[in-house]
Amino acid sequence: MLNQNVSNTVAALPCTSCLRHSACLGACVQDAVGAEGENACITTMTLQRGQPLFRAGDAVDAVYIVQSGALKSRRHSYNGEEEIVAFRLPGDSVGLDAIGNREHGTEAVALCSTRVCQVPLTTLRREVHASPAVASHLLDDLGREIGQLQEHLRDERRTAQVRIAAFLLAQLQRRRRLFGAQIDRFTLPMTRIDVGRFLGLATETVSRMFTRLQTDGVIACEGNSVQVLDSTMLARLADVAESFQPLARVA
Amino acid sequence: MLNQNVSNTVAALPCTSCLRHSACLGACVQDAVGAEGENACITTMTLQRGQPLFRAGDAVDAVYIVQSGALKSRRHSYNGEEEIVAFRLPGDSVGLDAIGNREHGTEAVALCSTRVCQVPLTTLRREVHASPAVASHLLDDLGREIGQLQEHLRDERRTAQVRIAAFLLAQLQRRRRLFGAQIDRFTLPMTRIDVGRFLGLATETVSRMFTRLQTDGVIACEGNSVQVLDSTMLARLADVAESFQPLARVA
DNA sequence: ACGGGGCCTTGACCCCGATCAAGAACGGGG
DNA sequence: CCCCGTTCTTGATCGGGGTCAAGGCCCCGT
Repeated sequence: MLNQNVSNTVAALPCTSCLRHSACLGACVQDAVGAEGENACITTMTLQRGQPLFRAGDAVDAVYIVQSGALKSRRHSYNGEEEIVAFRLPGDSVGLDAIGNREHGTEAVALCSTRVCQVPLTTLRREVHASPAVASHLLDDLGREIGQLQEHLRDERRTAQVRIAAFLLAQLQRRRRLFGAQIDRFTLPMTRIDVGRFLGLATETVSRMFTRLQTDGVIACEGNSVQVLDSTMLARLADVAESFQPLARVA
Repeated sequence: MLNQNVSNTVAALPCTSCLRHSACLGACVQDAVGAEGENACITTMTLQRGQPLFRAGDAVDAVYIVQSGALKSRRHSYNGEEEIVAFRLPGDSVGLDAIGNREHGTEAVALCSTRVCQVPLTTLRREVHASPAVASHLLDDLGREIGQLQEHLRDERRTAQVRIAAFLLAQLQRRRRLFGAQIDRFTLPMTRIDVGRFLGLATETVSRMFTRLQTDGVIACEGNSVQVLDSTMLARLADVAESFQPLARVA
């Protein structure tokens, strides 16, 4: 039961040496501030599994970018259950959804050992005016956030199997974008419980769908390690909808 | 079957005389551009019921603000069904969800005779740099958009009755903010079909929930005109969840 | 090695809401 | 005025997935 609010601030590597430099809002801000040899505005922090980056109700004073690891953005539903709004993987911005608010409405929690870069909001605000590149990058990230939510909303109306398939496919594609073209094996940083709370499914249903995909030979998994055996089939299950051949394929 | 793409451009009233001046992104931009006596940058348009403001795939070249009437922002789900992402009422921005993209991912269609103000994107982009007020207002609107989507996502996991109750309550509160404190009667600009496609429910279910709320004495309605008889009860139904006493109240 | 607490899986049951079907009410156009 | 398409309502049926229950697994701390 990790619950400490502490987070270790460590020396930041210069943004220019970061692998994700070109797609990172923070690096963009850093460039705008000016190359003073090192990171004038960006702090790096490491979180342990279960450790919050910020909590609901905290003042909004910074935006974060995931460098490695993973987080979940969550809130509490009316009946007190955890409800996961998004998973944040390397390159993602965290905390943007609170822009325009004074307090965070969601909280971000590390799913595993995770390193994030922190960009102070004052700096971001200032550079939005000073630099068209920063403004454009910020709008892009906000647009992506909105797009993700709309996509998520669309998912909510599909069957459990389709949702799981789409989820796994998205994870796969994400890894490919991050690590290379033809990865077919990856580790899910989140539990089945988390997946359920993200997709709006009971844990048992998530589990059942995983087993079904395995018996159908679409994936193989061992714990949180997933291998996609038949990505074509996975894509078909995720997209076509209305292809409810539960287990038996039509002969 | 209205399907014309034409929209009538009419002379704009000066923003300063608009009732929603203070809360309007467009007015904010107009103020920043400078009071040249009239609206240098803002165009007003009137749409008829069924007429699109823009279509999915259209180039993103402006943001709109609803002056009167109502629209729906929609997209197509994978199986081709209409899926409603948001309803836009007076004061709402339309098209912001495409910021950061080159093409609209959703399309906006008028639900009734509707007047909107158009703010060209080039102007908006320029003023974001020039004016802190505009930048701040834009971020606020984007934050609101994100907040709405997150809220919508939360709704999707509740029972039909709760969703309908929450929807009606939101509509009521919205009218009160627009028109005055103690309104209890309003007209829904959208059909039951639209409500269903917004909430992810079958039309029949929407209809049944409306009847249930009526027989329970929570609302009275006649066509699209809704009167809230017991707003306390409505709020209770919308919030508390887990209060599934389908029809029979516990004695 | 042992105990305990998460996490995962599988089975059985049942309820909410989708779907199918049919009719009523409404509204606009000829 | 009637006709016809759309919307709304109500009933009947069925199945996807939530819920409850039980057991196995894994990891961690002692």
